[in-house]
Amino acid sequence: MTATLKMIAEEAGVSIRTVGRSLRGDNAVTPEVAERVLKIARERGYVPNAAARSLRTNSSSIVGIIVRKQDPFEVSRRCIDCMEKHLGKHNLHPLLSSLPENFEALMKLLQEWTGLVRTVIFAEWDSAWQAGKLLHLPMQFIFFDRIPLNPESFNIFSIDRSSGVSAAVKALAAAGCRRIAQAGAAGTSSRREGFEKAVEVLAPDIRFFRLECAGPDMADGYGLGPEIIRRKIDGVFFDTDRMALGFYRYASERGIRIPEDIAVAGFDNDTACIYAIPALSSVAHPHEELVQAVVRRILEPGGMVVHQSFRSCFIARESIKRP
Amino acid sequence: MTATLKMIAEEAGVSIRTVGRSLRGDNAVTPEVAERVLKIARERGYVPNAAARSLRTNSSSIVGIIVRKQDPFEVSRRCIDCMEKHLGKHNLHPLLSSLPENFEALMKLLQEWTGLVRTVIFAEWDSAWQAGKLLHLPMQFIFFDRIPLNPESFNIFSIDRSSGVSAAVKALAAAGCRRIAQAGAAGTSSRREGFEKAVEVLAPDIRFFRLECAGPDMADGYGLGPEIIRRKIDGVFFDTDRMALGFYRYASERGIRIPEDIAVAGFDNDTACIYAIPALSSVAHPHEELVQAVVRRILEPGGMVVHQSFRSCFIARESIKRP
DNA sequence: TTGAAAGCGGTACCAA
DNA sequence: TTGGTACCGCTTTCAA
Repeated sequence: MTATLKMIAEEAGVSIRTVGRSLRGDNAVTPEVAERVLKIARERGYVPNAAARSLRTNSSSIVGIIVRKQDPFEVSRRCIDCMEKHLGKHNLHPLLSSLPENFEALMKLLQEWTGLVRTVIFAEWDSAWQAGKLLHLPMQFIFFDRIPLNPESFNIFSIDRSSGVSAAVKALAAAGCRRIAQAGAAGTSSRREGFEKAVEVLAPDIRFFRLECAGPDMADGYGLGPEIIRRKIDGVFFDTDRMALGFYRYASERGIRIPEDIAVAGFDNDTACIYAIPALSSVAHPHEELVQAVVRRILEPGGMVVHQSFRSCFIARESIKRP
Repeated sequence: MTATLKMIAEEAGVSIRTVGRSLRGDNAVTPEVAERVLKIARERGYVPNAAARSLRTNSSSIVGIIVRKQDPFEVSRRCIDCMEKHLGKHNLHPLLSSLPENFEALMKLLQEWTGLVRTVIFAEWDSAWQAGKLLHLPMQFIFFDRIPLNPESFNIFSIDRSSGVSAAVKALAAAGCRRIAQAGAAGTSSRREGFEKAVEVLAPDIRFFRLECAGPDMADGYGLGPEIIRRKIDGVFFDTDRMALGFYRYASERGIRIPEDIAVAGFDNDTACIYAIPALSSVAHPHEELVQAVVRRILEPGGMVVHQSFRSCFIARESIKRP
């Protein structure tokens, strides 16, 4: 039988109120009484019921995080780790869940959280959904590197991928590449934007290519191998590290040397970048800054809606020759 | 202002009880009344308060999972993904947190969860701690691949690492290796046990070695390179994939061919195993079976304490020649 | 078919 | 310094 304030009060022969005061060390209690109460509480193994407290105080220390379903990307998991670390510093507890199949299921999930969760962070979102319907739910919402249909109503913290991609392409050029390609699935527009931004400012004797494939995986990078060779590309930026590592395998099979024959850069800065031979240059996400800003916003939810963007950062490794 | 049953009852001019009945589709309500109530509830965006329900019904759909602090192991994160997937099937929501520094902090954390969380899964644990003190907390406890001091009081689901290691070593022998080593940090006894089990049954003309290093990381595997060469090892099992990939780098630098000169196997079946060239053979954890058993136990907590163990499984890839 | 009311376990106001 | 008590929102029993 779990101990409650009432049980302790009865056993100690005092009121509930006095028990409460004693437990929180309020000094408006006679020391002997407080001591007796504390002793009983300890013996009975009293722990306060968080549900009851949440109900009464209308507050909570739990932060829900919505992530991608069975997320295959290492980078997202690292990001969640980072989030947990920073929330923990402020005694906030993350409640993870994956984004449900449809909007109705999401609403059902959020209803399950009503009264338990103070903030919900969307680290995944379906851009077709009507986020406006969230607004009557009694919790704070934050979009984490995702943008809903009606952004003016929500706090949004996002990653500027373009800046890192731009830096990567410039590094390829600086390393002497003269036929540079960007390779990725159609629709990843922020990377494309960074690529084009770099193209504008680079020397006019460099030729640029855009290579498209079906997905973001190792097999897709591998599959682009023949086209990269055919077009005599000497520097290639892949939209994901996994694609880049897929190309590594192709290069290895054909005796193509990296970076001597072709310089390579990826995106996400997966752990595998360092394992790879040669170590893969990549663009890192600004997780720390992003998460810190989010946690600040959770602790101080008042005022206007906040929109903030954070720059990604290129990390040069062996896969690009030093200029 | 968040809608409550009371508000809806007042607006509809009926009692709280009737509102409750209407909302859950109880047919003991006059259709017109039910319709009026539902309309108001929809307009007001009513959602039930989970904290209040938990308090009243003394039940919850939230399962806490304690994981390693800033876990560097990909395999643990995959395991958590798997857990979330299976919990979700039964409308249970995982609440993740990392294992606090000390036992007092853990107790504080669990107190924060009292009344909100029905089960706590320890996917990380400090074996020196007195788990017995958990027993008076009003929740179910499950140890996930961890063993507390007083195992007789707790549900324990664990991984039999020994079987997979044994299979790996036998595969090395079958591929023609005659000087086989196990490499790892001191104290990883379950892997050692599997190694020794294989040694017992293998041909007497095979020589076995045990190589020790400081940690489980890439650098440790790399650092063992010289000793592996000096001892003329032709088949090596590393306690982690990361160590194996560290050795890959050493081999690449020295022109040592894998698997022609030395066959290699790892443990954990990280994603990097497939990226690696040649693809790294490894031992996979029995996540699915383990997690399914845990979820069954959460749904049916009654009866005696359960202890179950699940066999790990060796996956042969390019890093070991086919016999 | 409907409603009044008693809790679940804390918190906090007000009065003694 | 202490106690009585209302209340957070929901569930459920019992009576009307």
